[in-house]
Amino acid sequence: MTERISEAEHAVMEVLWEESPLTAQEVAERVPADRSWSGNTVKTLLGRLLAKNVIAHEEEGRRYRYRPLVARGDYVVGESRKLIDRLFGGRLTPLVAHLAERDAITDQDIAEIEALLKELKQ
Amino acid sequence: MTERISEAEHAVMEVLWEESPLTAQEVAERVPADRSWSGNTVKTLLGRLLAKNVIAHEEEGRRYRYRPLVARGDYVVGESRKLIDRLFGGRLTPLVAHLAERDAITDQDIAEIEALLKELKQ
DNA sequence: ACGCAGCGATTACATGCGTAGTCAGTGAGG
DNA sequence: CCTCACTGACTACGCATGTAATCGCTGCGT
Repeated sequence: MTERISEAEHAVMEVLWEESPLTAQEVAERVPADRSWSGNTVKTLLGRLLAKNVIAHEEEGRRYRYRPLVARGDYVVGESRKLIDRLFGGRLTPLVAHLAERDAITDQDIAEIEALLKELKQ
Repeated sequence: MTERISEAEHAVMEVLWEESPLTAQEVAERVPADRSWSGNTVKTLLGRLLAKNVIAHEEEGRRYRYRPLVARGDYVVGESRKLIDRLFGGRLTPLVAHLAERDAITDQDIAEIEALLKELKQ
């Protein structure tokens, strides 16, 4: 039932996942500089995230402090699953294969994933 | 420079990647039944994909036949890259790790990916 | 010769999103 | 006390998207 998080909203979530609870102003300060958002834009996004029930706010004197309600891990796994289902019939191997074929997976990637898989087998 | 392909547009692309060139009607027939689209909806989507320059049409008597201009492989790699950049700092390993941790990668997946990686190393 | 069925093109419309301005309340400073 | 700065809430607005109806053309059947 967790509502869809848009691209811009996701940037705000990343800030809150990194550190929370934060005030709206603190969030605005921490948003990556390349999106040069006005403070109002950040407040709008916080409002929409509240409406979507993916963050909560607790009163703190004059203002609110915002904090995520969904774990980053849940979100990223959900998004990854959606992509893998949509593009690769739900199978992980073709994803790796496509990237490998076109995108030059590094030797380091290979080593890391092999180590990871070895661990999983035990 | 390839324009963004939306979710609904992607469903149309999948049909054309599977088989092409096709007429609008043929595309409509092949679109998965769970999205019960009117023929008009499919035609609108084909028009938008044309405008985005990701498909082309060639006249065939009364009608057009549509055919993809971008390869499926290019598209899926692009989308995968975008997700991995956005959620995992561009590294493939954390994706695999997250899925493994939460989503029970199957033994078969592990075997397949190991085989794939072994091949890549040679 | 004429009307109709089929086709692409154009138009429509509600919703979501990105981005931001404005409003109303309230606590702090003079 | 009164004003002002700050904060959250509300409003705005243009563009993308999902979904579809309507329009104009033209060849086929009669």
